[in-house]
Amino acid sequence: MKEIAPTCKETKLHEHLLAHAEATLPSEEELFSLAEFYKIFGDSTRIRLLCVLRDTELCVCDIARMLSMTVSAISHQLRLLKQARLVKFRRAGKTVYYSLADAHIHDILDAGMEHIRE
Amino acid sequence: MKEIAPTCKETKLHEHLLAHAEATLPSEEELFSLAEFYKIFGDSTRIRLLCVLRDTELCVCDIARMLSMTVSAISHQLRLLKQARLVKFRRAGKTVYYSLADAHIHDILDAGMEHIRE
DNA sequence: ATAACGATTGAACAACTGTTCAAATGTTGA
DNA sequence: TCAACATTTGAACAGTTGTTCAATCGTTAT
Repeated sequence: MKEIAPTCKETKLHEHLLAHAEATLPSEEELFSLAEFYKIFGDSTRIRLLCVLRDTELCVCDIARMLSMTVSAISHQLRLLKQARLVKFRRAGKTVYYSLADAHIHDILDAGMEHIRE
Repeated sequence: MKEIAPTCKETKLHEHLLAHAEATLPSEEELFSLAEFYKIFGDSTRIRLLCVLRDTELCVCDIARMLSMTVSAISHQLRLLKQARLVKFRRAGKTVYYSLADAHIHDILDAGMEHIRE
């Protein structure tokens, strides 16, 4: 028999706490999306990428140079950021320029940075 | 020769953009910490855990039951959350009660949820 | 057309992460 | 002291993730 869903003897005493937690818990789908969203920020390369794009647009080539990484690695990461709608891009001839998708991303970066620095 | 640090022909034209990005980029150390911080939120189990603790304290046993997971798995995750100072705990006899470390964590969860729901 | 260049893609590999299982710790009450 | 309970811990395994390498795509200029 699995250990899943054990019941400590005190559970009866916690019933009101459990009921409240259960009632206010977001849906499984929302919780999953939330984790997926944060996952994007949880990587040094992607964070550096987002910060480099903080208030300028740059081409893939220049980003790679700034972060001392291959164009390929950067392109792979940009794809993830694109899928998560954190960056947008425009093509100008052979060159593709990336920038942050919207001002909201700035806020999230700032909030995290603030928490780190305290 | 590695492909690292390539130089596209347009680099000269981007010099002011590059200079600005370089100047405003946080330190490598800060960027790393920032990624580590977000990494904690980037997992379904931990997000669910934090949300369950949103405004009540709960014992390990009850958390495991609510999330339909083993006590062991929950305990491992609580250790990570503890290390990241996202949760605090108090012992009462055999039982250990966990809760969110401070109000700041609420804000971060709310901000993320808001972004998801738009 | 073709060559050159910037960017993208897919497969493969190594490194990392989360869960499980078994064993151990700490606390309480008999 | 011993048994029972809540929790913690370490090792191992499977699944995921990030980078590399090679090949390809798309655009421009010759």
